[in-house]
Amino acid sequence: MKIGQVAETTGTTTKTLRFYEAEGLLPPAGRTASGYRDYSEDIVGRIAFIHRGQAAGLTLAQIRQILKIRELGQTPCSHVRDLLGQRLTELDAQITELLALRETISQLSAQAAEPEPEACPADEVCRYL
Amino acid sequence: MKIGQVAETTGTTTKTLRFYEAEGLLPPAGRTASGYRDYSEDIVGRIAFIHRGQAAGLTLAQIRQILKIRELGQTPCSHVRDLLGQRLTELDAQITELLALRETISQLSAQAAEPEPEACPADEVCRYL
DNA sequence: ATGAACCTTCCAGTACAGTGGAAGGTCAAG
DNA sequence: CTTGACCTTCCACTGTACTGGAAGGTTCAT
Repeated sequence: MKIGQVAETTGTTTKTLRFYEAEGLLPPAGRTASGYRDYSEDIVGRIAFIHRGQAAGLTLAQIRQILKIRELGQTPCSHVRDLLGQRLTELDAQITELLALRETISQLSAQAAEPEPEACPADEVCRYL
Repeated sequence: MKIGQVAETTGTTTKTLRFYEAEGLLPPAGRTASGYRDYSEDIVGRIAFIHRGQAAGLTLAQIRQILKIRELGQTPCSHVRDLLGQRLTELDAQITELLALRETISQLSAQAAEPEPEACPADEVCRYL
């Protein structure tokens, strides 16, 4: 399989595949006599795993960690459990923050909707903020 | 007022103030004979405005837009209304997305909590993802 | 007069996940 | 034999909001 085909079947780009390889997320690809990358079929599963990790909100650095552990022949289970738990905590914090922000903006927006455009004081930048 | 004092009263750093000036968020400061920045008192209000804009989740680019409109002598009211409305829409989308992600992670996490560490198949990277 | 504490400019780097483009090599079809 | 589609490397850039540090000038107290 050459790189364009892998890109197509996995829904990425050749650029991204080379980037992943350079970043250590994919093993160095085999090469043809002329230097073209020559992938075996199982690269597809690995890329799919990366995508699932991303869909779970993990960073490429975290995904790389999991992959490295697996490469060392160990089962990354407990590490993954930790990462998922951590991610859950982060998500909750993030959601709470966004909801608070939504409240703030919502109120500002409601004030800004009142039709008194002339009331803007000249010495302030904007009475809505 | 010199830069250190402005930084202190506004809760920023001198670095940030110079950065804001370079980015066009603050007008070029006056200078003393020896080249030190010499601010008038009203800079404090302007910086506070920038902070309120940030607290509302606006980017520096958006805040700069509002400031520019105001500098042209116009009232930026309708623009601010648009920005706030837009921001509200974005926030809602973002919150929805995060809640969905939370659901996904929550399920994965629950699966990963089950005590079957040996069940990990050797040919997959991790059965939890 | 000297040392600390301030100020100046400019360049470079941070994190994140890629993307863009130049310069050149390779492969298959017509 | 040449054209077009593909592949290679390498370097630089995107956006966001700063931050770090070097090299040098100024101000003030002792």
